[in-house]
Amino acid sequence: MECKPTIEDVAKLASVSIATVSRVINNQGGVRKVTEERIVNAISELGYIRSALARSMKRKETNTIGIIVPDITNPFFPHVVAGIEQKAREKGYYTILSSTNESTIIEEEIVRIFIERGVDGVIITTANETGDHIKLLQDQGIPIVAVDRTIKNFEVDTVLVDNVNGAYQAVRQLILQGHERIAIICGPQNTTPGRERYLGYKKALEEYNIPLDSSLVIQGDFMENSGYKGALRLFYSNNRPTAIFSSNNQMTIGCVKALTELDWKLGEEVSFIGFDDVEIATFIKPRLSVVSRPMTTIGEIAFQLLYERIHFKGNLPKREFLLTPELKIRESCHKI
Amino acid sequence: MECKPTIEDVAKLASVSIATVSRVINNQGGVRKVTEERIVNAISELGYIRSALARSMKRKETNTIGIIVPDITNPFFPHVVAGIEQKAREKGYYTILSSTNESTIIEEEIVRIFIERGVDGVIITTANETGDHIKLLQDQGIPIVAVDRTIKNFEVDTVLVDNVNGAYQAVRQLILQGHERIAIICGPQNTTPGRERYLGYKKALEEYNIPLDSSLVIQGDFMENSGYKGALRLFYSNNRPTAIFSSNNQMTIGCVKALTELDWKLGEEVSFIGFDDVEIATFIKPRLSVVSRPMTTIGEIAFQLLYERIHFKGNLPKREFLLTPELKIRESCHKI
DNA sequence: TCGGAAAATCTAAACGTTTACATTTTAGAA
DNA sequence: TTCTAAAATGTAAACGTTTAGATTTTCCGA
Repeated sequence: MECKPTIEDVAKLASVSIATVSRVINNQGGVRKVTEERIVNAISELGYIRSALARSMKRKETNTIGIIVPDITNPFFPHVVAGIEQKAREKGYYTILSSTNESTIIEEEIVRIFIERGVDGVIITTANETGDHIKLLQDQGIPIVAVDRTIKNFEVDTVLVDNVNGAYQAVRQLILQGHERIAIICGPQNTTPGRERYLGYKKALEEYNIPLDSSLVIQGDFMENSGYKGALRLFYSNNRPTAIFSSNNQMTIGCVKALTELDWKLGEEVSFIGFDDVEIATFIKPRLSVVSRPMTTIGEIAFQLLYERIHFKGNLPKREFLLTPELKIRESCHKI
Repeated sequence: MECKPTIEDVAKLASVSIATVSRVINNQGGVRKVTEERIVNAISELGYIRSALARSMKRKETNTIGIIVPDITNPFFPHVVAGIEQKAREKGYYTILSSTNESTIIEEEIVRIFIERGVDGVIITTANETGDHIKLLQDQGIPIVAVDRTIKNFEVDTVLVDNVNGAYQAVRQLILQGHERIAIICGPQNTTPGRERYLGYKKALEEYNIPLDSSLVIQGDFMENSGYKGALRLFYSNNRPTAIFSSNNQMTIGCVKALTELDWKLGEEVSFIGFDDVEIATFIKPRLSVVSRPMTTIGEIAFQLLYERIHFKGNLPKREFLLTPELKIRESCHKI
C-alpha cells in the first residue's frame, strides 16, 4: 500500500507539471492531445484517484450536502431521502445522512460535524422546531432547507405538505358519507404536522356545522402504541364514534391492530382514514383509505431548493413549498 | 459571513502560536491553564470551528466510514444502518450512507467517491457478489465489511445470518405440523440469501425424507410482485401446496396480497412462514409466522469488525460472523 | 543568585490540491 | 526566415491543519 499516488507522481510519470495534470483532471481544456493522453495513461497506470479532501480545501466547497432526519427507521424518511439522493447525484452532489432519534442533543452534535466537514448545504427535519440548536448553520452562512417540519426562530426554505388540507379532505369525505361522530387521533400539538392535521379536522367539522366533541379528540404522540390505546379508548367510550381519522402512519397501524383485536368491524361498524400511506393499506381487508404524500417528490423539491440556494449567493427570499396530499379512498369508509 | 475564522485568527486573538491552539483543540495537554483559558475564550468569541478537511488531510484519516446499501427503502437496511450509526457515534466515527438501487454501476461510482473522500472503511451490501467493481477499495487498502451478502473474489470480513438454518427451521416446523406439500418462493440464486435459503428448504425436506417436488419451487426475485405471482401460480397448480415458505419480506407481502385476493385461507387451507419480519406480521389475521433477523445487531457487529480492522493495521485473518435467526411462530401455521 | 531540567511555547514544513500569473512553445503571416 | 499572437505549459502561492524539533520560559534546589 506504499502511500497512494498523488498528482505529483502523475506529473512526474508524464513529465509535465502538476498544473497541467490538474487541468486534465478537471477537464479545463487548453492541453494538447498528446500531452493529455500521456497524462491519462500515467493516471491509470498509477491508479491515481484525486483527493477530494485537498480539492475541497482549496475550492472551499465539498459538493456534499448533509441530511438530518429524526428517525431513519420510519419509512417516510427513506423515501424522502431517495428523492434527494436521486436529484443530488444528477447534479454531482453527494449526501451525508444522519439520524437523530428525535434527540435535540444529537441533532446539535450532527450539525457541528456537518459544519466541520464543510457541507455545502443541509436538508433537515428537525427534532425541535424552535431551531435554536441549528442556528450555528445559519451563522456559518450554510443554506438550509426544512422538510416536513418548519423552523420557527429564523427563516429557511421549507417543503411542507398541506396538512390542513389533507386532513380536511379526509374528514370531509367522512362527513359526506353521513358520519357525524368522527374521532381524531392527534399527533403532538407542538409539531407542525400534529397541529395542522388537527386544524384540518376542526375546519371540516366547522364547515359542516358539526360541533366539536372533545371526547372524540384523542391525544397521541405519533407512535404506534398511542394509536392502539386511542382506538381502545374510543371503542369503550359511551360515545363510540362511527369514524376515525388517524394523524400518521404509525398510529394508523396501532389503530388497525386494536380494531382487529376488538373485532370492531372496519368499513362496517367504523370508517377509517389515516394520514400517510402505509404498506398494509392495500391488502388488509377492507383496504385502507389514506391521505397520501408524494414522498419522493418532497425529497426532490427539497434538493432543488437547496441547490438554488447554494448557487444563488444573492439573497433569495424565503420560499415555501406546499404540496397537496392526495386522498386515496379505498374500502375502509362506509356510508351511513 | 466575512470568511470563517481559522486557527490563525484564534492564535492572533489569544496572542499565541497556532501550534498552541492546535494543542488545546486536540486536548493534548502541555498548555498552561491561563493560556488555555485565553485560547478557549478566543475560540468562542470568534465562533471558531475547526476544518475537518484540513485536519483529515494532515492526519490522513477522516473518521468517516462509508455505508453502501442496495435499497434504502427496504426496511431491513435502515435498521441495520441504525445499528451501525449507533456504534459509530460512540467511537467518534461518522457515516456516509449511499444507496445503489441494486445497480453495479452506481455502486462502482459510489466506491470511487468514497475513496476520493478518504473514508477510513466501508460497510457494504453489494449489488454484485463477485465484488470485482469494489476491488478498487481493496487496492487502496481500505478495510471492508460485507453485510448480508458475501463477496466472492477476495477476502473481507463478513456478517451474515445463518440463512440455511433459518430456512431449515421454518420448513421443519411446517413438516412437524404434518405438511408434506411445502412450496418455496425462492430469491435469486446468484445471491447468498437467495441460494442459502433454498438450501435450508432442501435440507429440511431431505432430513424428513420428503422428495423435492420441483413444481413447488417457485423462482422469485425478492420483489413483491414475484411473491404475488408465485402464490397465484401455486394456487392454480394441480398440486396445490398446503404450506408456503417465502424467502424474503417483500415477497411475503406479495404472497399475502395474493392469498387475500384468492381467499385462500391463511392458517386454515394453507400455512405460511416468511423469511424476515414484516410490519404487518403481527396484526393481519391470522398473525404471520416469520424467521426474524437481529437487524440492529447485525449493524453493530459490522461496525465492530470494521473498527477493529481500521485500528489493527496488522493482518487479521478474514472473520465471518454467522448470526442465528429466530423462528417466530404465530398463527399462520396450522396442523394437518 | 544561579544553573539546569522540565514545561511551555514557537517555527516551519508538510498534507494534495487549484489557480493566478509567468514563461515557453507553436504556428501562421509577413 | 522572422515576428507575433495564441496556445500550452510551468511556477509558486495559497487552503487550514498537525507535528517534529527548536526555542524560550518557568521553577526548584543549591
